Amino acid sequence: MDKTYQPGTIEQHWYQIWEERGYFKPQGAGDPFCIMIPPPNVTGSLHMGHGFQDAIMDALIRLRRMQGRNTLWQVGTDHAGIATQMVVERQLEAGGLSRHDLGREAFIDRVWRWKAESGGTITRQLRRLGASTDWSRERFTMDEGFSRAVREAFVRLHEKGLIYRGQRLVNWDPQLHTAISDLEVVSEEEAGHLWHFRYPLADGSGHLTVATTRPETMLGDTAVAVHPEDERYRHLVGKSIRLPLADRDIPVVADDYVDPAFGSGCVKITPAHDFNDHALGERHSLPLINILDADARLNGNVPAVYQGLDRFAARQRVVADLDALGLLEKIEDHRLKVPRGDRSGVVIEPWLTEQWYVDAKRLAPRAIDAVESGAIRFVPKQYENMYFSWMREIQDWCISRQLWWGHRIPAWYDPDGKVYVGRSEADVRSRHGIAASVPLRQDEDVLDTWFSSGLWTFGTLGWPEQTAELASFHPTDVLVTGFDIIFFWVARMIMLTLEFMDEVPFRTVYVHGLVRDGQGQKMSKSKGNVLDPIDLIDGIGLEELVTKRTSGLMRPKDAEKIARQTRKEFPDGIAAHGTDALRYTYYSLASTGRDVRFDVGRIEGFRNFCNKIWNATRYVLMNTEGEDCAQDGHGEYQLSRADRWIISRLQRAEQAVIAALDSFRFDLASQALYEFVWSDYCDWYLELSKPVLWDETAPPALKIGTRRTLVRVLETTLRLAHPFMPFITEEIWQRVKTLAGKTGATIMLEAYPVPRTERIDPDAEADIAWIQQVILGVRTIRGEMNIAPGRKLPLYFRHGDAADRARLDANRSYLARLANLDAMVWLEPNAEPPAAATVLAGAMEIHVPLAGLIDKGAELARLDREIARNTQEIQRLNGKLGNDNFVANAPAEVVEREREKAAAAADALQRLSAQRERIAALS
RNA sequence: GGGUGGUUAGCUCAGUUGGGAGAGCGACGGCCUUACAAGCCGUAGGUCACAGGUUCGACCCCUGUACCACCCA
Repeated sequence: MDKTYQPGTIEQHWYQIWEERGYFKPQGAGDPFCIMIPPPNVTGSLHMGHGFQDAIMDALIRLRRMQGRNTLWQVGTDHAGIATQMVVERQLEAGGLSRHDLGREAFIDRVWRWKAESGGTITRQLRRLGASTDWSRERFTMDEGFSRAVREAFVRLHEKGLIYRGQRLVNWDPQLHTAISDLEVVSEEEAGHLWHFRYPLADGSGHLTVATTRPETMLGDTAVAVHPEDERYRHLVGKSIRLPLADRDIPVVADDYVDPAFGSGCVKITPAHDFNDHALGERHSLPLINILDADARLNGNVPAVYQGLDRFAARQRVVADLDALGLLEKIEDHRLKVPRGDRSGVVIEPWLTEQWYVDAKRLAPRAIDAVESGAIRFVPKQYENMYFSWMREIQDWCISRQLWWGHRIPAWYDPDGKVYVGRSEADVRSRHGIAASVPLRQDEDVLDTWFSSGLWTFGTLGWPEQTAELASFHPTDVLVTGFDIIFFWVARMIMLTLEFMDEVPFRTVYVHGLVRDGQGQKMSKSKGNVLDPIDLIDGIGLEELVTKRTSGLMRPKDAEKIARQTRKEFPDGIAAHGTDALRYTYYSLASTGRDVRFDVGRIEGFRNFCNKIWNATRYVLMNTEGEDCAQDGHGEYQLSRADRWIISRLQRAEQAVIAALDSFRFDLASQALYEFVWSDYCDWYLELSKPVLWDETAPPALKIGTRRTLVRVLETTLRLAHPFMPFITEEIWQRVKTLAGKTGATIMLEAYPVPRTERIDPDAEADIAWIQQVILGVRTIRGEMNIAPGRKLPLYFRHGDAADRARLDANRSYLARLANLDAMVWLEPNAEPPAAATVLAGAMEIHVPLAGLIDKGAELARLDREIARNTQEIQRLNGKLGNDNFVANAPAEVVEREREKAAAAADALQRLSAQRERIAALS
């Protein structure tokens, strides 16, 4: 074996073997366990969030597979309507073309070509992460089978009246020319203005002042509203305003939507261009005047001079014109929430259009109940509140999009504009008896991508057919997702799945945090702080990284800053760390928080961890290959104290890891494993094995026992670690399996360790704890007295009890080796030890003779520190024990424990003080 | 404005029924000890955001405040 672990050489090798041999497929036996991958954008690439999420799913899947479950990790990709269409349109733009130049069919062909070209990226990357998804079942939301499910779902919902078509105000993206759902609008505070205009009363008796953030919409005003109890304006209610510029009369209405304290207390009402105004307009039966076209330019419903103006140009023009009329009272700076499309970034317009809607209000109650009843649980639980709060105020879901790329809405119109919904044009004709001679035109729109992904858990398993897969694997077990798509996806899956399957889509939703950079910033291309998981795995040079981060920016001027930032953060680029180290880093960060800060420093630590395992294996192999390790199952061996100890510790580690995994605490699981491997196995057990293996006089049975333990504990540890670090564990397992008496083909399909409580050995644990205490005491003295590690020391023990003496005699070889001692002398209780540096192990004193080794001043300083520590401890404990209330109220065992501690500290203090006097008295 | 989460060592974070504050990284000191310098050994470092309250006892429970983040309106 190489001296250092080289992940690059083994990872792809093993993945290919696993995939070729079909290990990722359901194994047929056992309780089904299924996870559906949240389908990534087919033309996208893997980002840190995917990496994190996929690592978690893979750990769960590998765990359950090893535990004997019939496991399916369903993989697939999403067609990502808007995102994909935008990418292809941008490509066309580069050639000076628009999608309209190509026409719908040619454009869609073009998108399919792009998908064929780039669609493999993300699945290749998933493989690099070690994801054990069943590739033979890979699905795409636009493939024929899934599309059929989408049409079927639409038709059935429509038949039940759960889908309807209606004219409503929608969020219109004037750049993308499509409606988008509430969730695709992001509102952030931006600097703006509040314009105060005078609106003259129609009877000439004066004016009132309205305040608005959107002057251009005044051309569509159909009322002015005041609060019904506002004394200032009560007398005006019912009167008319002569709307300037438009020269229309509009009423003054009273509505308690108006906040009298905001602005002037008078609000202009534009029902066709504002959601609140629209609702108010309905209450007061106000007319709607739509003044914008699809590009958000003013249309024919405004005076000719404004027609064709862009909304922002119109704003300036309206303000100027009102000012010229003397109607502009003032302009104030004002911060306001501006709605922008999450894809296009342009300001969204509330706009009146015909759209298709899902009646979410009728679907929501069952979906709420599923979580309330516990049929679905969220982990961590607090996310249920987020879910409930949204579901309880759910709005109807606009599912039509004015795009070309997506599932075309299965609705057809006859020449009279009458709409028919069906599975196909032929289906519509036959069901409604429409003659072939009557032309039918299919709806131009496509469905919201989330509509199709809402069918993901059962659509991928063959629905609407009643397939065997559907019967076995649905409902699925766990959904792993980020909290940012609970509304987009999780809630909708629950609603749609309950509707079509009459069962929940999954039993547990594990919600993880959002991956951010080391500074807590969201990773984004424009900030230039994105990390590509593959670069962390393979490494990347600085120049290549800079180029990657600065190319294709929305704002090219950011390039310089990003380059500078990158050079500063990664002066040497990024080293290769391997998949296992990256994955382990993810697990270590997967606690319950909402943010996951990815500190690049941590991945290095876990690469070192891989290396540690690698080298521990080298040691084990050196000592076991070609030797009798009882690999044939014979029983002619004897376990040492250390052997029993590490076996005992292993059981506890297994318990801790499994308990953590069962509660989705990957951070705790990874930490428990890390500590066991590094501290218990490597730091202590491997060292404890040396005195036995290197002692030519040791009984053969004892050596066999140690070799057996070395290799079997390692082998078990590899299985315990496999879900976290699949590659290195497989590589090593293949090398040690025979020595451990295993014959399986792959660690992937071996049994996950099961803790055996009967192997927990408190006696061995107490013994080794004692040894550790002695050794640590000697090391402390060495460290603080600057005694060279190579220098052998004699050791004197005093004041120990019979158990101490027995342990000393039983463990001399361990102590001699690990503390590098040349003599161990047991002193009778009243014997005088030589002048020495002293540490305590319980009541027992451990003395390292001073002779020529120890600096008196340093030892006095050290003793003083220990004395101070004990004095403080005694004070604290005596304070507690002197409190009658404590003694009276605290449980007896707690009081007793405190008494024992106080006595021990007092004893230690007395010994340390005596020792200090003796040292001080030395010349 | 309503809600949720957070505030623990220089940094990133654990701390599960209230009873001696932990890890990793970093820092400092010593070591090429025949698995590993991607390592080994040791040391230092914290009024657990702040103020009250409950309790014999609070990082933990309650109330309030400050700051940060996110969600909703």
